[in-house]
Amino acid sequence: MPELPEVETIKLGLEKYLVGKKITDIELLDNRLLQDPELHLKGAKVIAVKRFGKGLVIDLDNNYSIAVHIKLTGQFIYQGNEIKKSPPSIKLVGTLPSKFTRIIFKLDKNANLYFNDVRRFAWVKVLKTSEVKRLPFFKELGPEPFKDLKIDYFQKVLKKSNSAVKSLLMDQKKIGGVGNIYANDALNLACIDPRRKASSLKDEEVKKLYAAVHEVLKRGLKYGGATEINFVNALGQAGKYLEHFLAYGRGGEKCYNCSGTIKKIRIAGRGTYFCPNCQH
DNA sequence: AGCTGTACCTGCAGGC
DNA sequence: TGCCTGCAGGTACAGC
Repeated sequence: MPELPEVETIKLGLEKYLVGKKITDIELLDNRLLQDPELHLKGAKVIAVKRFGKGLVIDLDNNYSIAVHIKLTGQFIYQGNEIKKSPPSIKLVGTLPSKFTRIIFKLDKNANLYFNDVRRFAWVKVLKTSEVKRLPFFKELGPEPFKDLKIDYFQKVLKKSNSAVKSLLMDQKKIGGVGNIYANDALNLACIDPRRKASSLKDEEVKKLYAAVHEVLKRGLKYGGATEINFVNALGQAGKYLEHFLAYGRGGEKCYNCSGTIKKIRIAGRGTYFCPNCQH
């Protein structure tokens, strides 16, 4: 699912191709996404692309921003004259616009930015740049790995929590950016049972988990994200982390830590994969 | 206050 | 073949 590494991968692509481009027109194919599609967008130039947790923010030169949460199936796909050698994956994207294209941002220099979303969970909001941080999602977002998630805070938040350690890792208000895939993999790497109460972890385990969270996210970034369901980068290409999952989606397969077999259970309604042999 | 369960949405896999 | 059911999951929200 799109988590920190996937959204960061999209952000890097958008930053590369969008910054300096002007939005010349908007084609809204799903009226639910924007009220007045041209307002504040037409004629504005992109000056920066940012990521906060799993959220994306495209800053414009008129003090307005486009804030986006792609949720499960949102995709940003850029097509422009400078892209010749990297065609989008037809299997994952289809011809553009596809039946799942919800917004087409027409840009200068004959470029187009397609926003696709199969399940229509994503949201797109146009608002003043200064107001972005006031959106509930951004306002309540917890510290994120590689930025301001410090070990002492991590320890404190685990100690205070009454829920399963896996649920806590995925709680965006506590920690920003970790979702189901990386929570499963981090716990496997740290040899911790996902059902454990977060507050029951010993100091040594907390440190191990903290390091494991960073390690699996680092791998996700290195492989350009995972392509479960339909994550693609800004050029419509698949990521490769799914070939490197430690536990996620590997039910019935061998654990990489030990001779055990990965088992699938449910925690708080979510598919959870772990090795009962080495994760305690 | 903080947690859990469910809704949102749609394609797809599996069963019959 | 085709219908039906259940499953996938990030967040928002109702309810405990």
